[in-house]
Parts: sequence; structure tokens; C-alpha cells
Amino acid sequence: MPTPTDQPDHPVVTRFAPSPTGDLHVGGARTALFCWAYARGREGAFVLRIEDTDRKRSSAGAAREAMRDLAWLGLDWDQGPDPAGGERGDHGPYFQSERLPIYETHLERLLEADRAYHAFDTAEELDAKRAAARAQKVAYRYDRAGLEVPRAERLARAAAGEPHVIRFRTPDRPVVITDAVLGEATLPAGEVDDFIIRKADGFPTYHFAVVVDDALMGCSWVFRAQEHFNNTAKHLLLQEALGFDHPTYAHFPLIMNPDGSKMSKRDKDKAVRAEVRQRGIEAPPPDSIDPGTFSAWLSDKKAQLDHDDLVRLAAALDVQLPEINVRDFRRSGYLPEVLCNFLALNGWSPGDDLEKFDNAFLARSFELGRVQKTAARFDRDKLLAFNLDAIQAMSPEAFLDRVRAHGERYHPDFLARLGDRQFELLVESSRERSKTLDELFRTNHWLLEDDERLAWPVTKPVRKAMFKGEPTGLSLLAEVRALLEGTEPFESGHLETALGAWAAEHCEGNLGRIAQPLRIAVTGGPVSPPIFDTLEMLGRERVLRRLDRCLESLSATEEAG
RNA sequence: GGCCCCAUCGUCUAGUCAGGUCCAGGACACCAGGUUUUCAUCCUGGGAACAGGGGUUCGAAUCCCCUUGGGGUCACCA
Repeated sequence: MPTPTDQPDHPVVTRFAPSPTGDLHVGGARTALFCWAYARGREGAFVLRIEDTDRKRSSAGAAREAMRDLAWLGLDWDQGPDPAGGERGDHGPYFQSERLPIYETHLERLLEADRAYHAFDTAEELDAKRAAARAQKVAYRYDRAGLEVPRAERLARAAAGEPHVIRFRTPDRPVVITDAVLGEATLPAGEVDDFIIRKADGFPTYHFAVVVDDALMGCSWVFRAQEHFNNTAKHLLLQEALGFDHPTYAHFPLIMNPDGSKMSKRDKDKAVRAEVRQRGIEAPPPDSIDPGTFSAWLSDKKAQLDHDDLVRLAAALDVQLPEINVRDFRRSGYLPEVLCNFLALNGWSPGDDLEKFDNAFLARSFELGRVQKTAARFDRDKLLAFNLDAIQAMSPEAFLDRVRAHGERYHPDFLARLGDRQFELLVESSRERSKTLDELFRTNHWLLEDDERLAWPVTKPVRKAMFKGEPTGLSLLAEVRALLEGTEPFESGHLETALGAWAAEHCEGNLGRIAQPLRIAVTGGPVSPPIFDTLEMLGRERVLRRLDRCLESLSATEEAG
């Protein structure tokens, strides 16, 4: 049973087959990206199949979201569900839950040939055996208890409707797996047991469905994550029993957290929990999440907040959630083309010290021989640097469009409170300091703050800018007020000229002496876009009001201590 | 624990398959300077790795073995 590593006569058909049990994980996204690239680079076809054989955990919503995420990444498929309705391709349906009769046909063949059998073990019996194996520190393998029931009886009991599963009768011999990236591996005989191929609820298991579908859909190349490597033996055996050709397998290295742990949705919960614990928080911040939910979560270390609550709580605590799923990266303001580029670099590289490229290049250049065998640790800092570079390379117009689209999706309230010109100015002045599309929404709350409620907490940089030096920033502020009142028009360029001249006279030409106190006065803190833009965004009236209140507030502070 | 796989800077990686041009290259991060009205950017420079031990060979990051370390898997989940 040779597994072909090269199939010159086969058209290239790859597939991505997510299980719609939650958001699309970045690891899954990378698998999809590589599958897509391989097909696109070889005039092949890319199939999307939804593996929803787990009735309890699958949802149509998750499948829709996965398709939306793939589309966002720029990955299109030739065959599979069509998000607009219906499906593309001739080998559908592409939801496994709709293919039950097909699986039954092939199951029947196995049953008839006695290559599979009905088994009536209860879940409790199996659990007990597993626990026993664990206690003895040996690997659990199904003991074929089901085969002790004579075949005729098995058939009769199944026909009578007794609950059962169907198991594959695994041949007792070693299995050689040939993998296009890992090479050859031999699993010794007995390593693969009589695994279940149809569950008690009548649905096929992953192993059975994947083998049948890959064969029927003509998928000649199976790419997936390394966690599936050992499963390949089961699939190879099933293909033989069913008389199917073996596809070429390639297993990609896993993508791990920076600390080497598995990247999982739990990490987000952990990040928030760690922050809550570290700050000793005992009740949720006002307007975040339900106090009952919060305390139940806090008191149970194993509990996980649902995603929306987590996002709300993280926002209230100003905690950055680690991005795990594609939609997390989207929400954080990463560019899809950058995410693809970076994801491709985790596990593959084109060589020649080249690391910036687009999906078209990836499609042209991707080859299995250059795929890494070792797990990669996901470095968000480097991703961020890539995202920054891409943003800096964008035209101001393109950046404006993309930030606006991002804002409409994730910060509609922010957008609604700004005038067009105000928003454009904010975006323009933020571009060269933006690492993500989301950053300017997070760091410019001063713009939305009510003038009458703005406060000036005296932090170290504030003290330095306002109270130190001779004259102090605070006194310079009082002097510059008249200038601001008279500058016409109240616009960035004019303000720059006027304040520049004023600084030459009053600050020995050192603009910083007045810029920083001004920034603090009008924003409440030491960080904002360039000062002239900051002033224009606010407008004269608000600038003066904030200035007056600041003078009042900080003069009192200065006198007090 | 059984079985399978893997191993180059802190991280992603080039170089490995066809041994010499590699006292190991790039990027991110880091450190030190510099530019800058804050922050961020930007510029210059720097430290930083072939896991260890045996072989094979004139010659090993590259081939072989062992040790160590890491990962995967052992579900009526995929």
C-alpha cells in the first residue's frame, strides 16, 4: 500500500475541513492558508467542507463565522458551502451532517465484509477500562469485548434497535505512514485499536467521515496539523478496507504560545483572571458584567466567562486579551494580509531571507519541502511590527478607509461622536504612530471626554511638565491662553506658526516647553497626537474651556503641595 | 507511562536533503547612542544560537548512534 508522495497524474485538490464548534483558530487559519496556496499555485481546486459530526458541539452559526473569517483572510474556495446560499461544486453536500446516507452505504460494505462490527459496550464499561489502564500506566486499547458476542447475535441485536456503536476491525500489523513533511513513520502492530467509526447517535466519527469524504470529493492532498499525525494510520487502514486511494499527507507543525503551551481559548480567560487576581478586584467594574456572573466565575477556577462577558470585562479593566482566533486578530485591528503573511512564516519560509510577501506570492512559492517540522511559538510582537510596517506603507487615503471600516464594526459609538473632519484629522495624525487599526480608538478617549469632567491626575510626567522648570509649564499655559484665543483660523497649520513664534519668544525657541503643558491641559494626560492637530480636533472653545479648568485644578494642586 | 515525531540566537527562521564558500545570515525582541513638541515612528551600533556526548570523514550546523530536552497521541472531539 504505497502512499504516493508525488501524484503527477492527479489534479491537485486540497481541502480545509473545520469543525464548527467555535471560532476559527489561527492554527486552523494557517492550515487553510497553506491548503489554499497549494491549490492556487498548481491550478488545483480548494474544497471547504464542514465537519459537523459532533451534534452537541457543532453549530450552523460557527460554520458561518468560519466562512466569514476565511473570506476576510482572502481565502476563497472552489467547492463547498456558498455563504450567499446554496453550495459550489459537484460533490456536495459539504456539511457532513447532510451526508449520512452516503456514510451508511460505505459502512454497510464494511459490515458485510466483516471488517466492522456492532459493539454494545456501555460508556460506563469503557470508562472503567480506560481508568484501569491509566492506573496501570499503560496505553488504553479497546479489548475487542464486542467481538465476544457472536456475529449473528450482534446483527440481530443491532437490528432489534439495541444501542450500539460500530467499530472498525483493525488488522493486526504495523502501519507505515508516509508524510510529505515528516517522512516515514511506522506504528507497531497493536498501536491502532478497533476504533469507533459510527457513534451511537448514528453519526459517523471523524475518522470515518474524513476518509469517505476525501475519497468522494477527490481530495488528493490532505494537509492538517501535526496533532492528526497518528490518526493517519487509522485513515490509511480505512482507505484500504474501503478500496480508496491514499491521498498524500502532510502534517504541519503546531503553533504554540510564547511560553510553549498550547494556544487555546482558555488563555483569554486566564489573562483576565490573572489581572483580576493581581489587582485584587472583588467586584466587576460598573457597567461591565453582571456581579453574580462575576463572583461565580471568580470563585470557580475552572469556570470560563462566555466570550462577550470576557470582552466587556477586559475592556472595563483595560486588559488586552491575547488573540487566539481569527476574529480576535480582526478585532485587535490587524490587517488580514499581514496576518496571512505572518501565519505563513510560522512553519514555512520562502528562503533567501525574504519575509514580507502577499498571498499571491505564497500561492506561487509554497512548497511542502520547505515546511518546518518543529512547533512554532507565536510571537505577537513580530506580528505587530509587521502590521506597523504595512500601515506605514499605506496611502493616507487607504488607511482612512480601513480605519473607518474597522471603527464602524467595532467602535460605532466612537465614530458617532466625531464629526467627519475631526475623524479625518485624528486618523491622519495617528497613522504614523499606529500599529493596528484599533489603536487610535483605544488611545484617544480624551477626545470624547466631556469638557466639564476632564481630570488631571498628577502623574510623574504631568508634574514634570507643569511644575518643574522656570518658568513652570503652568505659568506658561496661563500666558499662552490669549494667543490661542486670538489665533484665526483655529487650524493646525496656523497654530503651528503662531505657537512656534510664541515659543521663540517665551521659551527660548523650545517648543516642547509649551507643547507638553498644553497637551496635558487639553487631554488630561501626556500622550496625544501632535499638539497642533490635537488642538484643532478639539476646537477653540473646548481648548479654552479645558485650559481654564486645568489652570484652576492644577494651581490648587501646586499650592497644596 | 506506551507509541510516534522533532531539535540553529529569547522568538520566527536561512543554511541541512546534494558535507568545505558558515569562527553561522536575516527579521522581531533586547541593549547603547542619535533624531523628534508627548507617545509612537525613524536612523546608527551592539550582544545573542548549531542541546550534550560519541562516531564517519582530510573536513560536520549539515551523515549515523546514544543521551537530554520539547511536542503530539492514547474519546461515542475533531
